[in-house]
Amino acid sequence: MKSSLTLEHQICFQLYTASKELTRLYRPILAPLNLTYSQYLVMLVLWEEDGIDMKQLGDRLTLDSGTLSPLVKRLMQLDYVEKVRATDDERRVLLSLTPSGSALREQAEDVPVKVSGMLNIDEATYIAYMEMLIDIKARLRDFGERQE
Amino acid sequence: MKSSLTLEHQICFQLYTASKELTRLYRPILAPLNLTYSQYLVMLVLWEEDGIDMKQLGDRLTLDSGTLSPLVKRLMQLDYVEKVRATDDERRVLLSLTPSGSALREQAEDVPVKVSGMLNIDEATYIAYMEMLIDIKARLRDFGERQE
DNA sequence: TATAATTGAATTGTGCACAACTTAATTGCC
DNA sequence: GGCAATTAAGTTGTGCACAATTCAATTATA
Repeated sequence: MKSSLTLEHQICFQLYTASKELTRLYRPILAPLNLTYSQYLVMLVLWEEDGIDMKQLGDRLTLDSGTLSPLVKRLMQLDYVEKVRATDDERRVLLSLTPSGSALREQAEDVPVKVSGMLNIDEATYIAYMEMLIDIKARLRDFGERQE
Repeated sequence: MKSSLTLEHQICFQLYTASKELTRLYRPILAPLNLTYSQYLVMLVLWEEDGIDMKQLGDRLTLDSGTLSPLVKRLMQLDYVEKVRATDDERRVLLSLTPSGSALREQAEDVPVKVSGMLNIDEATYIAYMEMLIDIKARLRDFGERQE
């Protein structure tokens, strides 16, 4: 099995740089929406599932409260989201879209289109690549479960 | 082309989480070497190319001096690397391994082996995945060049 | 029903990533 | 040779990622 200590032969390095470079591509596209890449991911979840709590949001994005709390605070300063404490369980904090936050969705509709165009990739390849990434994550989780 | 605003259908999200989760896998493996993941990448380059300068190191890793300068400072505090100013061009700073930095290589030899084991992946798949990631980066660069 | 254990969110501290800027050395051009 | 443009490295400031801790609310259990 691949064990050479060369940078370019390590899948971790390829993943790491590919992720960084793709994120870099998003920056100019998201700038007009006043969103960073991570904030955009949070907004994606909220457009899908308005009223989600911090815990479930963190599960979706694989982020803990240490990352999400300040990030959501910034989205509140932008007047895109609001926090409401859940009545049934006072520990939970529910996030909901403000009118501006909802309205932003329309502007965001063509973000994926722009990105696809930049990647210049056909649908079949796109799906194949996606499945491969999902498979990598599945293997990582399998290992995690074997360890329990 | 894929344009639904759903989190899981976006290749950027899959890349982002796959990269984070793989990095997470490295953490416990690198902890005994007192290295973070990014520091490990720098060491990989140095084991390959001792005496490289900051600029070329940054090109290899796609990192700028704002990231590398403090990172290398920490590697110096760990006594793994040293800085020497180049004599031919006083702007350049060359990085070289200390004896402990060189010695660390042996301990690092089985890092890729451990990771492969955790991923539980056969060589053909590993290579296919790697090529996919390289292809994504190539497409991103193609776009960058079209823009110039 | 007390109280121990667990859970959700926030805070603190460390390190990475990057934009914008500064400084000093080198190169290009007249 | 003199001066502008470029280049390498570092600094400052912002935001993300995560470990560790705190605090309050809830749940489990003796």
